[in-house]
Amino acid sequence: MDYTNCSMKNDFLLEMQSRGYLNQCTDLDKLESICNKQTITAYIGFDCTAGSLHVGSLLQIMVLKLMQKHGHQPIVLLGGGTTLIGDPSGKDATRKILEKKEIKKNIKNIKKVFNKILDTSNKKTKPIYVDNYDWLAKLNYIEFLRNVGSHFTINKMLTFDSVKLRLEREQSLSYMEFNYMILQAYDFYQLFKNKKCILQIGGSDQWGNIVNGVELIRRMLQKESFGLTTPLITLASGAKMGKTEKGAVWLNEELFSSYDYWQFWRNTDDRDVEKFLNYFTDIEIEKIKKIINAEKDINKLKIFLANQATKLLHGNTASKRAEQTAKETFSAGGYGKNLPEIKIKKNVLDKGINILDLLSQKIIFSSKSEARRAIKSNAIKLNNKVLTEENKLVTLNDFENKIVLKISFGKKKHYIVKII
RNA sequence: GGAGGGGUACCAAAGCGGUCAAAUGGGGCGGGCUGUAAACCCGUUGACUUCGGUCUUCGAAAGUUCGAAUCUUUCCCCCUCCA
Repeated sequence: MDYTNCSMKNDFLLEMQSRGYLNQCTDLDKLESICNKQTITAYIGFDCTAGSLHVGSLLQIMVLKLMQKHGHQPIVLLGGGTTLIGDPSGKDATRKILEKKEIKKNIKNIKKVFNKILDTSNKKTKPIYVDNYDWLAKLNYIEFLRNVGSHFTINKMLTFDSVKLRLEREQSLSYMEFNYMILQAYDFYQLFKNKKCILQIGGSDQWGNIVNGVELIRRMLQKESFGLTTPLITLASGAKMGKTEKGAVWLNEELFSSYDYWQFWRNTDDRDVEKFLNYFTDIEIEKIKKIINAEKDINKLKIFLANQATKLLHGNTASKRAEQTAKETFSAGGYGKNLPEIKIKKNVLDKGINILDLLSQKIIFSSKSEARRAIKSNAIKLNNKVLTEENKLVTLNDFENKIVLKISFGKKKHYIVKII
């Protein structure tokens, strides 16, 4: 379904559409007429497999933020229960099964990000957090099979992509995972019943799971609910979004620094800049258009994007600091204080430390071989000078003014050696 | 339960007694070109090294052999077909 050209009268849905958040909806017209009359409650579920969400989930969070802007109530469902099972959607193999304790910790960390991006001050729209462990863990198997399981046919379940693709690829799918979609459907039922939540939103890979929830609600309560998906973000390069030279782009600062986050956006492909401004900033669409028309230097736009996106997650100060660090490091060839640090003890430095030992402290390289390879291919610079000597002994004399030593790996990765 | 096929590095996939740290492709990383972009070209991609080498790796363990990813045995896992 393509909604790019339909005429929308509701502000919320109109902005959803013009920002490109809209992919599929179970009944857009009806949803629109409801939104015109009242504010609604909608939920998005998040997986808690990792200690942080990554940018792949950012679009969903932006949708929740947009709901708030238009006065709607977002529910953030943290899947403490379903994470124990593992969503088979889009995966070829069973995920590693986490322990409850670990999931609990993950939830705590993931929540932090929502509290940063979403508006928590407005009483009417501040996010409601729910954990499906609270109701899923209490289920009685027999009762559940009778009340809920009876509404699903295996025939139909087998046709959903999450199941079908696994089977087609001849990858095994455990009975446990097979049940995932039922549990997610039941989540929606619970929220519909107890929180008046009439809409579930998710990524396009969640369509099947969402539709199941809508159907379950219809069958069990004879009530109408809605499902809506956001599009899969495709990069101009065809790659999956969210990969950098430093690995996944996590939203939690402990895992991915605000400086790296800023760099991630700064390095956006030319062709994706406008799309990302629409997706990942809260600037009014019209204003974005104006800015793009006025600014012909694509690199300035990328800096703008990086500032906005970083501000949204890490705050204005962090964003400014990252920009400043980038400027000092790249434009001026100097260094910024926000660069990652490699700590070294003063007395070690007095004796001198072999460059390989300095480089292979897990921060830059995890082995001496890697460090050696990098030196061999002229990839290491000390204070902007290419390092050719593999066994160089680093002492205080290598520090500029005996204070600063910047180590660069490649063009983009810079580190500051800090004496402690 | 029966018959057959298979498990090789980040992924896919060759190798089927020595020349194998393991072809090839993808991905990753680096260099060149540039704009911290894309495209393209080149290099690199187990660890340690005094750069001579050394050590660990081909599902797991044991064995045959001067020598095993390659042969044998047992075990574990996956797939297909039959019941």
